[in-house]
Parts: sequence; C-alpha cells; structure tokens
Amino acid sequence: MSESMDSRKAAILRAVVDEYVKDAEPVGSSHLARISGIQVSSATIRNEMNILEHDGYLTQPHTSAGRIPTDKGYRYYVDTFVSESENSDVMQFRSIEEFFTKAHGALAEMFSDTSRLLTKLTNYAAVVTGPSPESKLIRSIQLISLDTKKVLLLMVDSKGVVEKKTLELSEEVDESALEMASNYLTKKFRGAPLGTLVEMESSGNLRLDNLCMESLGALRELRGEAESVYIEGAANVANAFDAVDTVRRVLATLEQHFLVVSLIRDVLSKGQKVAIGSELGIEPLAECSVVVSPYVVEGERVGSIGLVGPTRMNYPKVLAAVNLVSAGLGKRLSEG
Amino acid sequence: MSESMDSRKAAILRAVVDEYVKDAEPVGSSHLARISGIQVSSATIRNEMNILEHDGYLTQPHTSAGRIPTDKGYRYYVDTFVSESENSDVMQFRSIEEFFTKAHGALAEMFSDTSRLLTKLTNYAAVVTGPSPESKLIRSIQLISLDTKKVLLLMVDSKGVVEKKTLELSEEVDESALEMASNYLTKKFRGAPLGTLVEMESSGNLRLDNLCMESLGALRELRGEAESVYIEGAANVANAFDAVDTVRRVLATLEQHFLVVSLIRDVLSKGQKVAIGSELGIEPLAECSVVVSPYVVEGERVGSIGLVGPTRMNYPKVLAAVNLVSAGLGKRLSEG
DNA sequence: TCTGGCACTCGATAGAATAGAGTGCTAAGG
DNA sequence: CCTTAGCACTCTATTCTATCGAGTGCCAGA
Repeated sequence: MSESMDSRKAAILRAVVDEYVKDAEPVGSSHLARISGIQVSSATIRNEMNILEHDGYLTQPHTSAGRIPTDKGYRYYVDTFVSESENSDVMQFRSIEEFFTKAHGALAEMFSDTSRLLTKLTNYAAVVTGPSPESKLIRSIQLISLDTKKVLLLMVDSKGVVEKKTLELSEEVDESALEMASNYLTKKFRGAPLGTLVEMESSGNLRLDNLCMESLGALRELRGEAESVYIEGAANVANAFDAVDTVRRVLATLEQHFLVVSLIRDVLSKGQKVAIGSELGIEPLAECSVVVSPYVVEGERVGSIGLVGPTRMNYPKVLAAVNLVSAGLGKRLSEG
Repeated sequence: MSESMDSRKAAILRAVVDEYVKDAEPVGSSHLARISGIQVSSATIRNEMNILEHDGYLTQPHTSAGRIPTDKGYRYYVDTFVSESENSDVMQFRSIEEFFTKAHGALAEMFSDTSRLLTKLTNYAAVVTGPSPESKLIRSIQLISLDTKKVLLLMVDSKGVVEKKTLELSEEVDESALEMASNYLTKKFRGAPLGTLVEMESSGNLRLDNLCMESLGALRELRGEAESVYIEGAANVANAFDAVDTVRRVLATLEQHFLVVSLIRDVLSKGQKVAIGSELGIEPLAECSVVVSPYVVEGERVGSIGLVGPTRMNYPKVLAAVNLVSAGLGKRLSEG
C-alpha cells in the first residue's frame, strides 16, 4: 500500500462518498468529472480511483461498475472532512433548541423523548443510555409496606429518578418501623453516591439495624442492575437497507439492548465518536455505522447518546445532530 | 353469495388454511387430494374450491395458481376450528409455567419480560399493556423535595407500581411540611382508586391544605397519563413478510404505541380475541392479524396482552400461547 | 353426484441477444 | 512527467422469446 493521499485524491474520495451517500449507486469517473468541482478529465479521475482502490479506500461491486467507498474510505472521509464544530444544516435543527427549552417530566420520559427526537432528525435508529446507577447520588430512601413481610424500597436520586426494588424481610415489621427506617436511611445516606455504600455502624436499636441491613443489601443490588437504555426508530433500518435479510439481522441485533450498550461503551472508550462497519466488530452490523456522543452534566459524563445507521449515512448531518442533541441534553439536565 | 357451508367445504377450507400457514404457498386441488384426509378426487375439490372462492373464503393470486385464504376465510377458520380450551402444542409451552413461578422484580420488568416471553413462544411481535391508571388503588403517597419549590410526588399503588410526577409549588416548603403532607395524604387516600379522587375537606392547617391541593392536582394528571405499553419482538415482522416495504409499513405502525393500544382496546371492546387483516381497520396492517386477551387480577380485567403477526399465522398455537400467558400473568399478579 | 380427461391459462424459469455504463490501457500532446 | 482522448473490453441489467408445468374450468360418462 503506497499511501500517498494528495489533495486531489482526497477530493475525489470525498466526492465519491458524497455522491454515494446521496444516490446509493456506485459512482463512475465520468459522473464525477461532470458533477464535482474537480477540473480534470474522467480519464485522470479513473487513474486516481484506481489507486484509491488499490490503497483500500474504494471498491467495485463488480468490474465495470462505478466505485463505492470501503469502511476505510468512510473512515478517511469522517476524519478528514467532517468538522466537529460545523453545524451542517443548522436550519433544520432549530427544533432541537425548542425541544430542550420546553419543560419536561420525569427523566425516563426525557430520555425516550430525546431518543425520539434524534430519530426524527436523522431518520436512523437512536439510542440514549441513562446515567450509570453507580454515579447516582441518593436523595431519599423510602420503605413502603406491600405485605406483612414484603417491602418496596424506593430510592430517589438527585435528579429525581426513582429506582425500586422489592425485598422480602426475615421478620414482620409494622408501618411505624418502616417510617423510622426510611427517615434514618435517608438522613444517613443523603448525598452519597450509590456506588460507594459503606457499611453502617449500629444505631443501638436491634430492630432498626436489621431492617437497615436488609435495605442496604437491596440498594447494593440496585447498583448492579442494568443501565437504562432507550432505543427508538429501529423501524428506520427497514428504510436504510434494501435487502430484507440485512434488515432482519440488524433489527435482531438492535433488540439485544446489552449488545448496543456495550457497543457504544466500546466506541467511547476508544475516544471515538464514529465507528464504521467492520470497526464495530459485530458481524451482523457489518453494514452499519454508529455515531456516539457522551453528554455531560456538571462536568461529568453521565451517559451517552448514539445513532445507528447504514455505513452509507450522512455523516456531517448525523454528527451535527448527535453533538447538538447531546449538548442540549447535558445542559437541560444540569439545570434540572 | 349463496352461503352453504357444508362440512366438506369446511374441511377443505380448513386444509387450505393449514397448508398455506405451513408453506406460505398457494395450495392447489391435487395437493389437497393427496395430503388431506378428504377422500374425494381433485376434481371435486376443484369444484368446491370454486364455490368457496365465489363465496369469498378463498382467492387466487392469479389464474392457474392455487388458492389462498381471504380474511373471511381465516375468520371462518378461527371461529370454527380453533377451540379456546385446546392447548395445541402444550409440550412446547412448559416454559410458561416455569416463567411465572419464578419470582419477579418490579411490575414494569414483569410486563416487558412477559412481552419477551410471548414473542419467544410465537415468533411474532408481542404487546403487553399495563393496568389502566384509573383502576389503580393508592397504597402510599410520598412527597420528596427536589428544590426549594420543586417536589417529586411518588404514588405507589397496591401492586407496588410506582408512578411519579414532578410538581412546581406556588410557595416554598420545608422537609417537615412535606413529610407531614405525605403522611396525611397516604392516610387519607390509602385504598382509594386513582380514578375516583374526590375533593378534600380542609384539615384546618392552611399550609398543609395548600400542599395537598397541589398534590391532588398532580395525582389527577397522573391518572390521565398514557397507559404503559411494552412491545417486544417487533424485529420479527421482518421475518414474517418477504416484501421489504410491507415490513417498513408494519414496523412504522408498531412504533406508534398509541395506535397499537387503541387497536387492542377496539378488538377487546367488540368481545373478540382475534382480528384479521382488514378487520383491523388500519390500512398498513392489512396483512396482519392480532390476537388479544385481557388478563384478570382479582376478578377484574386490568390490562391485556396481544400479538401481532401476519394474517398467515398459526392461529391455534398463537391463541393457546396468548391464553396461557394471560392466565399466567393474571394469576401471578393476583398472588403478588 | 362424483370423477377422469382434456384443453387452456398464465406465472415462472431459462437462454440468447442487446444496450450501455464503466473500466484499463495506450499513445499522443502539453 | 502529467494529462487526456480514444478504444477495446468486461460485465450487469434489460428485454425478448420459448418452454415448462402447476393448476384451473368444464364436460361427458359412471
């Protein structure tokens, strides 16, 4: 591979990606010569495309068809031509601001609404993951009796998100004991992150200690439970691909939420915002790309939003949308 | 339409449906003569099929193809041959029992797990709707401070389901006032159905009255909020249809949860368990059938489960699955 | 009333022919 | 040395034709 990407080759690669994203059809040299700003003959373009193909940026579906970008080609395109700051079609995105200035209800709805917004903006499948349970700060703990020996534990965090857990007690308790324990636990742990629940020293009251112990166990379990995920617009993958079995594969994969979550985590942990086709490392998603962005609340990355579409996606637009939405979400949550 | 459905015609119709459901291919007279228990010649079958077609039970994709059932044909099949009580392939369904005897967490997970179970059993898209908010019995009301003038209201119902609502107060309150109001409201309304919240007489304490008033408002809003819906296995529609645009249409429709909910409600309100193709009255779902069943907790229908698949679905199996799962869910929730 | 026989219809499949988009290569011109 | 016009070549997509065969409707005879 003699990597010598001069500016003309780059321009050609860029044009190929743009055209292919637009029309979903292999683009040929003469088409490029006509359409693009490159002022050379189709023959020259042919030569350059040949080299680009040998270097792995382009490929031909078959001899005597035009070229389409490879994953590597998309990667170069994204790294080189898609500026993070530029807001592509800002006009179209006015609705984002509007969306986030409107008041919103519970956090869960906020996330699923955000997911819906993203899917509407981009016409691809959108994913929003909520804050990881460990980082949550406890605001209030309530024990509510469901049965003589069965209690519902409610934990409200600093953002107003409610987590719940039913727990079976070893002995019967009455309402007043529950109320007492609720107050005690809330006072004790208010402001503590769910992730760092220490042991509790004895309060002197055996009955109370017992109840608190069991509640603490439930809280620890809560912490380990799966992150919340909101996936919307999965139906759009049916629009993104013609082959019905590609649609099947991708949809089936998207239904496995944990897979999607770890996918997004992986991409972010590599410091990337975009992962393309084979880079995802998930065979059924070989024809997909993922664009992700963490959102930041009070200086901390608490969750992320992502977008799953075909490798042949409008990267500038999608990146802009994802960035704007993640910024909006972070800001909105910071005000909270 | 000379409706004279003798038993032989019925047997032929039944065989056509069975074969078509199995192979997804138009079934011809000679095939039936060979395969089925009907001991007449293909010519006779042809004559009967001709009549069945004229009566609207069968149709031909084109001249000189076999017959496939119409919606009317499926309807007759379901009404006549699918016995409610019979449990088709009970062997396969052993997992249902197992599923419902295992303990389960919060109700929300219960519903989405149930939805997943149904989709796994049938390979179609499953819908579970939670209890309608109005019928819920209040068990506990908690007010938790989020900000000086912002409060999170939690309502736990008799099943341990938590509903929440943020409310903006007209004046500042302190923690002790919130605690007092929580206790007051809980005592006052424990056991009352959310649907019948009456006005409250004054308690004598102006501060408290005010807070309770605002809380009541929030509770009333809660009541009006959308039913919870859990749809799983939507990806299966990609398996059910070959035409990619049918897949698109159906998926897009399933994403509109309110549509699905009202669809299920409509079917149930007509006292039906099965709605077929055009009977649904939703154009994009013209090639789909829906099988629904309410589930009963303590003698009351509190929600429903449903299944969306192609008109060409295995009705006996699906009906058995839906019935068993709804029974299981109802029983499980009654114990709760 | 049923059934075997038969002519007929029409989609599906396979081949052959054609058109055309696009390529790689070569040779001439700057 | 780089560019470009020209050209032969390749290969898909399209169209057309011919053929096959599954399935039908109808009729005449048991």
